[in-house]
Amino acid sequence: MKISTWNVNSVNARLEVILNWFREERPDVCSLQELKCIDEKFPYEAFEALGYNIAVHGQKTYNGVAILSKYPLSDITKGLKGEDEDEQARYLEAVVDAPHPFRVTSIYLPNGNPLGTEKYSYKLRWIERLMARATQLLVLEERTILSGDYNIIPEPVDCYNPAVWMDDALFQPDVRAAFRKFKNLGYTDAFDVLTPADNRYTFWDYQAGAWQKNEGIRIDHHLMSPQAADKLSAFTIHKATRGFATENAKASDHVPVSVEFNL
DNA sequence: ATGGTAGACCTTCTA
Repeated sequence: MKISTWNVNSVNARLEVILNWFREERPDVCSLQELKCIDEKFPYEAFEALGYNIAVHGQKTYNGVAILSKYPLSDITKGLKGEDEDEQARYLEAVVDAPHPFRVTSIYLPNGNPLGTEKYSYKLRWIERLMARATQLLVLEERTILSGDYNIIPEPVDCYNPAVWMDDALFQPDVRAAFRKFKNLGYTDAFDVLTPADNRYTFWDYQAGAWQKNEGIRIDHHLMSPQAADKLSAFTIHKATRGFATENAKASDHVPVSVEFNL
């Protein structure tokens, strides 16, 4: 059972390279972030043709998350509780009805830049709302994988030059502490169990030749409940996709990250 | 010297 997460930075602008990757890797389940479209403009047919069931929580221009699954999806939840006026589409959760069912998410945690603004306080509030949901889910004792773009650099080693990120919302002490708290609650970062030897970055900025210089950061994560962590068999960062482009579509600034389970 | 890239889409915002 292969479960992937990928911030695609516009599902429609990126469709050709996304489909190429899906045909190559054939994930059983894949969470997508930054769709940048409303539900009606999601390219359902293209993914249905590859055999996927689809749940979408879209938004015009910004954000937007989806879950694609070769198995039926049930118990679909859009958005996090705790802030009624929040209209940003950043959270989607569903149960994958496989022979051994499990629960997955598509998380697009707020970026939070610049510091000292409402954007940063929104990020902190959003983390607390996610923490509340994560705590509820642990009680269920299910196989749960909290997958997505967390916009959190967990440790100094997870960015090419920590000094550059000191004043960035992705690398603040309280944000990093929150990521540790998810782990202290009982979730396991798949990266920590099967750390790749060659590369740990999941994002390379479009600007300043970051990809060419390998100046990346690790911000896309799979946090597993104990019941899921027990079954983990593989962890892969699909680094090469950062360099893949076609005539019609450029690469996303994020690459897919996959976990596999013996289910 | 305050640059650079990408996407949605109306003019600037977000990342």
